[in-house]
Amino acid sequence: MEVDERSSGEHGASAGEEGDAGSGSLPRAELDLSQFLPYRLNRLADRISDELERMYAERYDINVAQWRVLAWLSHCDELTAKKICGYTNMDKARVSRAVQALEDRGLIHREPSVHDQRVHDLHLTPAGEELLASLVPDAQAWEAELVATLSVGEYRDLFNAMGKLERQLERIGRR
Amino acid sequence: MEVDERSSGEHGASAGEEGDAGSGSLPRAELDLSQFLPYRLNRLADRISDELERMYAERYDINVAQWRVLAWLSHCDELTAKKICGYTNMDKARVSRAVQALEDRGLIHREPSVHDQRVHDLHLTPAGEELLASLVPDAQAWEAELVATLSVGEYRDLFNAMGKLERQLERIGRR
DNA sequence: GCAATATAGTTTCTTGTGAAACCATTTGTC
DNA sequence: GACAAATGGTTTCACAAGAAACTATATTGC
Repeated sequence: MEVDERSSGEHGASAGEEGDAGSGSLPRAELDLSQFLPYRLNRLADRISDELERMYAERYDINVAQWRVLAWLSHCDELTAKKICGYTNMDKARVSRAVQALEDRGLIHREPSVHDQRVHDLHLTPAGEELLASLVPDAQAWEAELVATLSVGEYRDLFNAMGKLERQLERIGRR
Repeated sequence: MEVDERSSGEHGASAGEEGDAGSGSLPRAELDLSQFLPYRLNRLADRISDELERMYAERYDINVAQWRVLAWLSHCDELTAKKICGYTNMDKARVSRAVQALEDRGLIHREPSVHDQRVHDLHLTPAGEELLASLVPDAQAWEAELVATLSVGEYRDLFNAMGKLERQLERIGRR
C-alpha cells in the first residue's frame, strides 16, 4: 500500500493540512468537511436525488417515495406496505401516503390479503405498468449519463464500497 | 429477496430487456433498485446521516445544518452566510436559521461587516470552540469506525469516484 | 372463549425545509 | 444626488415527513 503523507487518521479523514502550524494559539479543533465521508456522501446523494426528483416530478408527476414503491412493485409484483418499508428504509407513514397517492391515480391496486385482513396486497395496474415502461428507461438513461465517467471497474468498486459501508453501519447501529 | 443476478448494461444497472413479444403482453419494465446507483447512494447517505444526526442531537443538541455551519467555521473562522450556502449546498433560509440558533446559544458571534452592512461576519465564540473541541473527535472517531472495513485504497477510490460523480453532475446539471 | 398483547396500516400533530415575498443596504446609471 | 437594479439576509407560507396516537385485525396465554 502506498504510504504517502496521509494525515493522522487511518484513512485520511482529518483536518487542517494548511500549514498554519505554530501560530501560538491553542490547537483548534478543526474538521475538513470536504474530506469527511458522511458530509461528502450526503451532499452527493442530495444533489443526485434533487436532479432525479425534478425529472420524476416534471415528466411523471410522482415524488421519490412513490417512485420507490413503483420500482419495487415492478420487481416483486406482490408486496405489502410493510415489506416496502423494510426494503426502502422509509417510514411507514410515508409509504402509506405514497401508496394512497398511487392508488388514487390508478397506478396500483390494493386489496386486503385473504389470510390477514390487516395486510394489503399491492400490485401494479396496467396503467402503472405503462408508466413504468416509460419511466424506467428514462431513469436508466439518466444513471448511465451520470456514471459515464466511471470505468466499469470503478463502478463495480463503488458498489462494493457502498456494500461494505452498509454492512458496517448495521454492525455499528446495533449497539 | 437476494438480488444477485448481475445483468447487462454498460455498468450493470439494468432492467427489462427487449424481447418484444408482439401484440398482447408488453415486456415488463423492471428496475433492480439494489443496482440503481441513485437509490443505493441515497439510502446509504440517509442511514449515515440518521446515525450521525442522532449523535449530534443526543450529545450536543445540534442539528445537521448547525453542525455544518460550525464545522465550516472551524475551518475558516471568518465567514458569511452566503459563503456557507455555497459550501454546503444548503438553502439560505436554512443557513439563516442555523446561524440564528447558534447565536442564541452563544456558540457563534455575528456582527455586521464594516464594509457592507448587509453582510454579517461570523466567527466562533470560545464556547463554540469548546463544543467543537469535543464534538470533532467524536465525529472523526465515528467515521473511522464506519470506514474501518475499507482498505486505504478502497477509501481513496471511493472519494475519487464521488468526485467524478460530482463533476459529472455539474456537467449534466447545466442543461 | 376472552382478555392481553402484538401487528399492519392510517391519521393527527409538530417540525424542518424550500420557495417566494420581503427588508435593508449597496451599487450602478443618469 | 436620486432613482433603479442587485445583493445579503430574514420572514412568511405551504408542504413533506417523522413521531406518536389511533383503528382494526390477529395472535397468544389462560
